[in-house]
Amino acid sequence: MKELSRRQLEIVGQAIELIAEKSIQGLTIKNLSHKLGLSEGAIYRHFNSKFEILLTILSNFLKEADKSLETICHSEESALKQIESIFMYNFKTFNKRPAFASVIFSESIFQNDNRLSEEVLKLLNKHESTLQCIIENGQKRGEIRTDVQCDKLISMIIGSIRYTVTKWRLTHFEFDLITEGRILLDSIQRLIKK
Amino acid sequence: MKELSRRQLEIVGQAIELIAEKSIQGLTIKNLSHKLGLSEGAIYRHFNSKFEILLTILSNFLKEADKSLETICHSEESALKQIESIFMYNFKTFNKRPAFASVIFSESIFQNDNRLSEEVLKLLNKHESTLQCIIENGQKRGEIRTDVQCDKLISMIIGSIRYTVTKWRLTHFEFDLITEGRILLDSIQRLIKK
DNA sequence: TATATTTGTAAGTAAATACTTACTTAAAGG
DNA sequence: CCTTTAAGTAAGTATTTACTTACAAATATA
Repeated sequence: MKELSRRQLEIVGQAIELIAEKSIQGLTIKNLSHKLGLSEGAIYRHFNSKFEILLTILSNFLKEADKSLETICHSEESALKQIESIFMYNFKTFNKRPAFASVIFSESIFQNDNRLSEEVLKLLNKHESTLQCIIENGQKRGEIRTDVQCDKLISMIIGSIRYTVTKWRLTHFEFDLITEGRILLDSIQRLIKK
Repeated sequence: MKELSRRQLEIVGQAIELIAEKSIQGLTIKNLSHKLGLSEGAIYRHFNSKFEILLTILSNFLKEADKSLETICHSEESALKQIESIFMYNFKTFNKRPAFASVIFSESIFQNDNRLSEEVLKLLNKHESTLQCIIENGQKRGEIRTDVQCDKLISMIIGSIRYTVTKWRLTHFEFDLITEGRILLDSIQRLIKK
């Protein structure tokens, strides 16, 4: 994963904006070149394929998420506080850059290119392993109830976050994601604490 | 919504199988005609467009789900039993016909044709209203805890079901959906009961 | 200043896609 | 038996797509 040139950053940035506007289907080389004010060929001076552009977007997002989750995991907060951080990290990120939601939630599009869906799977696995660590410690410390399997708590947490974001997208962002996210968090905390 | 002819049923059936094999991206008129042993033109004797085929699949699925949810909702079971029925209905349906999961979970593909994503939204709304009715009654009868907003319980339930199915798909069906679904159900019941 | 490298363009290509057209065959009905 | 209709085919069309090629201008480097 090399450093990106200025032009490459510009291309990736406009690609993200395009996805935000027209969804992943709208990301075509033609649309992208218009947005950049360049010819289609020019894009190929900076990326070998459209696939590379998408992979760059995904793996940058993944790297960023990795860092945030790592920080949360190694903080000395209580389990419930750590879970709060994960909730807020997700809702804030998607609220600020809805395009990422469009990419992350489009696994089905990558069915043919499963290198891309593997990246999405990596992201999910990172969330799972982080939550597992947090929850198991929380259970040991008596902060989280132990009468429910850890991995099912994880499915509930990730599932409810994803569903909230999905509905937000399907309803064309008509509710405030952060507000609803906070209420959801509060509910989950209430359910899982000991 | 007229009755479908024998040929139309065959086309829809093979379309579903195609999606199951190659995901929604694999549903092309060419692929479909090969699968049917017909020419591409022949398909257009029975459907005006590819869109109509997809809409038929979706609205049939929706009609079926509507009926099942209606039955569950009007049964005289306890709230927890009714929720169990919803869980099992979903997991059994997707387990038997993974293609439906492929269609239902591909909202992003329909961004241009939002008549299709509206059908998916209808399905979600039907689930939500059914669950709302069940949970509110359960709360009144003292079966379900009342210290958490009803709609957040709903997000958790639908979210965790969807996430479980998504992971099942992303991991190429490597775990048993019904088994994991039962454990998830048990966990949810434990969390939400009074 | 001369040369090499980077970055650009205009105009393609090839493949895929949904859909159409002109014509043929099979079946049904009076 | 003859006509009408339903159901099929082969060979298109038009458009979109990712990507390429041959060449030009700008920029850096010697």
